[in-house]
Amino acid sequence: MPLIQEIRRHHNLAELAREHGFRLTTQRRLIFSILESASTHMNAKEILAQARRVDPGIDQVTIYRNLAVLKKLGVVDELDLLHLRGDQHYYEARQDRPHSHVACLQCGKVMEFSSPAMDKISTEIRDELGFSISFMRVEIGGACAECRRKTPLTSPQTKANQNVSRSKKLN
Amino acid sequence: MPLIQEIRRHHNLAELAREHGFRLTTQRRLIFSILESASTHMNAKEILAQARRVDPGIDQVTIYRNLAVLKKLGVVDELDLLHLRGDQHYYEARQDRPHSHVACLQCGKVMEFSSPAMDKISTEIRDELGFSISFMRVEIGGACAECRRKTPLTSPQTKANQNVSRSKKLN
DNA sequence: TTATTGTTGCAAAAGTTTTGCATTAAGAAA
DNA sequence: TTTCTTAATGCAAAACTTTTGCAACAATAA
Ligand SMILES: [Mn+2]
Ligand SMILES: [Mn+2]
Ligand SMILES: [Zn+2]
Ligand SMILES: [Zn+2]
Repeated sequence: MPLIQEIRRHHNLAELAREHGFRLTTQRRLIFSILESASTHMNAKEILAQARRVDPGIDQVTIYRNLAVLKKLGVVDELDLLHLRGDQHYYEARQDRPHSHVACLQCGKVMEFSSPAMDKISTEIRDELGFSISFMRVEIGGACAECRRKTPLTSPQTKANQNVSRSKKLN
Repeated sequence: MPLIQEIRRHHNLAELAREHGFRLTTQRRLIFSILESASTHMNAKEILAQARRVDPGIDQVTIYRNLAVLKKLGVVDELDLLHLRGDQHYYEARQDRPHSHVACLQCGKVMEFSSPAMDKISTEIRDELGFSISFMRVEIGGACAECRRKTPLTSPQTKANQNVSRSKKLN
């Protein structure tokens, strides 16, 4: 882990916070560092669990309040990820370049995908609508290559189309 | 309202439902027709309210269950719209062409924007990842042209940066 | 018309996020 | 360093949205 980048990152957060009148509490720093080093997209519950391994007394409300602050500072992005599991949202430290999230509705895997077409869209919206973009989400749902090979899930509902031939499988 | 299209649409829903073993109840038809003729994106609560003007006895759980069915049938899309108001999601009848949703976080206005770049992205993901796309969301948050002219909202939080000069306005 | 079973409505439960408030602690000023 | 201001935290309760269980109902096909 390159030290210089570490330092620069923290410097940015500290400076950003100060500029906006936010204090740099240990909890805030902890939550941000968790997201910075996360290898997956985490929801509030997961962030809380991991934060408690360092600060057992931290409360969930502190997670929520700080996620709101970190979003405002633009250092954390909130994702819907199609609510893959439950009703929560997911969070990630803001990346250098925007990327789309491709979620497999069968196995739950989430892939990231970068494309110049994303910049194209944001440029168009800025130029044609005069809109000032704060953030952008591209979220895609479907079936990954791996799952497509395996049996397509029964996706629908009750008994009707489980073994009735005219009932097509959905997805 | 062109009758031919009306008929074709309903025919599609009836056929789709039958193919998948779903029944075409009056409630289901009502909910779909509400979304079909809606001029705005509606959340479950709003759909319920409007449905009750026709069927006062309809329950919210019927709204939720049917939105799930209509989504599975691919005739309704669920949107996050950055949770502009509260924690709900929004729904719209599936359109002919995919479009992105541009939401102003200040006035709450939601604009729709179509671009070939969206198709570009989905094509890339299909070809490069071997991913089968069921649906795609592009959601953008920021400030609309109109709001940019007016005073930028204080967006942040407490008293600190309300009148302290070094505190920049966020968005 | 009858049989089957998907669907509805009601009520309760579950899951997630927010609010109120006293206490603590970050950061600026003295 | 010490003092002072007030943003931030933790705890508990509340608010909100969505889901589940189940008996009664109604859409389809036989
Ligand atoms: Mn990501
Ligand atoms: Mn969402
Ligand atoms: Zn998969
Ligand atoms: Zn606006």
